[in-house]
Amino acid sequence: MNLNIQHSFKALADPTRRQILVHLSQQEMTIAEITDQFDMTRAAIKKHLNILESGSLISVKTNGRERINSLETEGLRTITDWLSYFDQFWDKKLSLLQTAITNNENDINKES
Amino acid sequence: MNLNIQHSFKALADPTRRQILVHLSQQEMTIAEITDQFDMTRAAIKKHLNILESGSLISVKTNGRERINSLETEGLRTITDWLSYFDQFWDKKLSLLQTAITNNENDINKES
DNA sequence: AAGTAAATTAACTATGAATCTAAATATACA
DNA sequence: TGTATATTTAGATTCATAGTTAATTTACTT
Repeated sequence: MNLNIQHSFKALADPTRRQILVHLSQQEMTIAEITDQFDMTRAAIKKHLNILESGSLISVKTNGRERINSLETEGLRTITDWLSYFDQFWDKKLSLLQTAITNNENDINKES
Repeated sequence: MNLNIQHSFKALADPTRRQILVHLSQQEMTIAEITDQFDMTRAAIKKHLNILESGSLISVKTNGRERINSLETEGLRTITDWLSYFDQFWDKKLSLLQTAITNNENDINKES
């Protein structure tokens, strides 16, 4: 179920799930802590977390009886990779920016 | 209905709609031409086009009895803007890249 | 004006998604 | 061992989505 572009896009298509990601970007959280931030049952949040996990947008580690959810960038990378195909169709100004990025990427590669 | 982030994310959540965007990136097309590329009725494609339009991912211009659909980058920009918030959580290498982008953005703004 | 071609809309069906309540698991600790 | 805490799962409900066929509008063509 790893790195499925469809799962990643589906996961981002719900506003609650996008908000969860924003919260997790601030700090990793248990499902109880996440649920506190929403007007929704824990069971509902759990389903959202499952969907986020299947989109490689979060990862979960077990600590005793708690499960700690944290942001996982792999899914975000999948999405931006897909989107990057369209960069060539953006406006001139952005095209310039993209060229600059590409050049800088080369520089960075040389450094490492 | 303009520039609704939710509509843009929803629109990208369907694989057929993402494929339509890829086709439109090659050339603008009528609904008939798009339909030829898929194993699906024109009515179904029309619904997808409506959803893409409401996500500002395509725009439509009328030419006689034809409607020409073409890629509209505004929705893509909305998505990448949202995603860019998470750039700070990616790995070091990418962080460096982001800094480079920001610097170049400033340069470009100075120029214009 | 009549006929044809392109596109849209309407009405329906089947499946999936988001939510709830309630029950079941699993771990911690007194 | 028993109870409290954290999480997960099951089942039901409601609404949304993706698709179909059939009917309707709009604009060319002869």
